[in-house]
Amino acid sequence: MARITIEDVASEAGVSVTTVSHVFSGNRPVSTETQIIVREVATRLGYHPNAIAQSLRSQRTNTIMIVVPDITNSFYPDYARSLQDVAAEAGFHSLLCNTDAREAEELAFLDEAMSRRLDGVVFTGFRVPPSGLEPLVDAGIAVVCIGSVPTASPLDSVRFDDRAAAAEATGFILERYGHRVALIYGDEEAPVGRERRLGFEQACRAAGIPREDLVVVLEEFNRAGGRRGMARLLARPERPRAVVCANDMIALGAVEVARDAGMRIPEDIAIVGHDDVDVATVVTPRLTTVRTDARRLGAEAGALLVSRMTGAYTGPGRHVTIPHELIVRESA
Amino acid sequence: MARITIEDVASEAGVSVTTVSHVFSGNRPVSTETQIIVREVATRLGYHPNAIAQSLRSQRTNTIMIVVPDITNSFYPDYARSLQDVAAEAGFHSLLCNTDAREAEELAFLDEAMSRRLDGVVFTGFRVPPSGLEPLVDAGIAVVCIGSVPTASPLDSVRFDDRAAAAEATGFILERYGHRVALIYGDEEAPVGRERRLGFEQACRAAGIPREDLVVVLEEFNRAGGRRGMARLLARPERPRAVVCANDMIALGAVEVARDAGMRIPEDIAIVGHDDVDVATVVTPRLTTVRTDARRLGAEAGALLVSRMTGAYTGPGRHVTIPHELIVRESA
DNA sequence: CTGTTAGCGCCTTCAT
DNA sequence: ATGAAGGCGCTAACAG
Repeated sequence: MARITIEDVASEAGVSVTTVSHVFSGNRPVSTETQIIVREVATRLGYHPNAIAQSLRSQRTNTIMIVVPDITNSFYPDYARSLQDVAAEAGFHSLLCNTDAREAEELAFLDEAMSRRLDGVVFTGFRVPPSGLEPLVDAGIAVVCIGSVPTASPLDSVRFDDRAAAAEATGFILERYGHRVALIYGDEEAPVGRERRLGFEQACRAAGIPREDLVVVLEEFNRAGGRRGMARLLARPERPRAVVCANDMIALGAVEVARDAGMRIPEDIAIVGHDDVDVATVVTPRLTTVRTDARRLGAEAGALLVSRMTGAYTGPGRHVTIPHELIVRESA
Repeated sequence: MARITIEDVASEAGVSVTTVSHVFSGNRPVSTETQIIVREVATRLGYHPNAIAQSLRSQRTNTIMIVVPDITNSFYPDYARSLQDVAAEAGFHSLLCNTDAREAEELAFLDEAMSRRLDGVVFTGFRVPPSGLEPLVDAGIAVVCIGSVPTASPLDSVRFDDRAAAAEATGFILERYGHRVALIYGDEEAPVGRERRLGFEQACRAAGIPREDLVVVLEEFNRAGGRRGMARLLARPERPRAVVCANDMIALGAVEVARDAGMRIPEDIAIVGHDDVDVATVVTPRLTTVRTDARRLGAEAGALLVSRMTGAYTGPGRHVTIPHELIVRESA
């Protein structure tokens, strides 16, 4: 139970703590002979360097935090994994944190990152705006914001052009299935939610659909939200001919309800999603959707973050927009 | 950039560091007046207690580690979330760690847990056996092992009876579709993989199928593995009438390939999965599967872990088996 | 190539 | 109700 310290190893090996420290860090040459003895003693005693003490002393934790709104939407595990790979490559561990898109959780994790003196944070905020990240930057933490930030922001950011993507999907639908379209989206306050709605409206406006004819229902960014949304749409006197869903989880739920109602997709009702998560090709019919590549998002964010943490880059905020792509499958 | 310390707050507020410390910890009465001043100064200066220093001193990190083999299998996010909820309730943060079922990663995370002096670990090991967790216990870390452990093990454990579950699923298939069955499983070395294969074989034996007639293909525990597995089965001279898949991800891939080959499910080929992940009801036909409740697994594991960490329980290892349930839907 | 020593920021006796 | 001071385990000057 008593933890073995560097001192125990040093005295048992008959050397100074400095030497033991350097055997492990490799920051200074140590004679091969001494190395062997120290390592032998360390394993025999079961010594594990105390990372807490190391961090306190060195001011580095070698750890980053990845904050996501919903770990059960497979977009985020995919994203997080590729981000972790990049971080691990550079020697950083990562904490994966789930906020459920709640402001309190988002703030708590940012606070946590400050308290633990983490080296970096990649933040997907649904409630806290980019400006909420600036205290971290002031504290010397590398920060990458997923989503749009003001052009002058000191923060690095990676985003998709969600508005354009939604407009593109909507335009496609409009052209193929006419003007009787509807939107199910998931979160009015979250940037993705808002942007995708704006994109939908923009495309409708461009097609000459009067504002008051717009059918838009607000639910949640998950399958249950999609079910409820589609149920609401089908309960309307005039059913839509096509439905744009603000993400694939919503689309999954929408497909489910439409099929259970005996409708054929896309013959009776067409459905388009966003993200192109893995399940998009599991459902029948396979989802037509806008791919926003999760892996690429993670990789880009990881690269920006690492370059900050290693000091390879120290300039003003860099802003990356990753291209999206409409993937036409069977649902529309 | 210069981090604010407790000392900065103390001097600015005109009190001792001791007092500031107690204002935040609440471990000792502090006059209301002083409290107000200290808190005001702290927020004004942007003081965040240094969790690293706190941990070094107090020997507690208030953090647990959740180790999973594959974060992209939605069973694990579901599990992890409910575990996190239990842990958070008790005031613990959690690190979610993904091993990709690689031994090196599993060992690295255990090492990491030791080094960071974490308070608890919940480990789902595909390579490292339960005995590999004992050093953590010796170091005073609370440990819960997901899966079977030797009865005399000091470790707490939570598991499903995977062998019985697979036998049950197989028995159901055998009775309904006759003896021409096959198994696609995902990992010979991992306990779940082995147990589910044994359960399959046990049920086949009980039905009087000779050992040499058993059709068993080994792939990976994911959708691609299911695709390859089904392709191999369909390439055989005598195609199976029914296929048991060692988890739902495999089943998803299997369904995909069977459908693409123009087969009707379950009329031409029946398919049964394991786990009952959320996607099991997305695919057409909806999967018949054995439910091993991920949320419940997380909740039970969390409860055991927390009781150890708080000292509410200090006895020998407790071993929980969670019941499974065959869910008959459309695929078999 | 190796050793001595001063903190990193905080909590916690002990003292008042 | 408040302070002073030691030490948690380690790294990085500084000193040979």
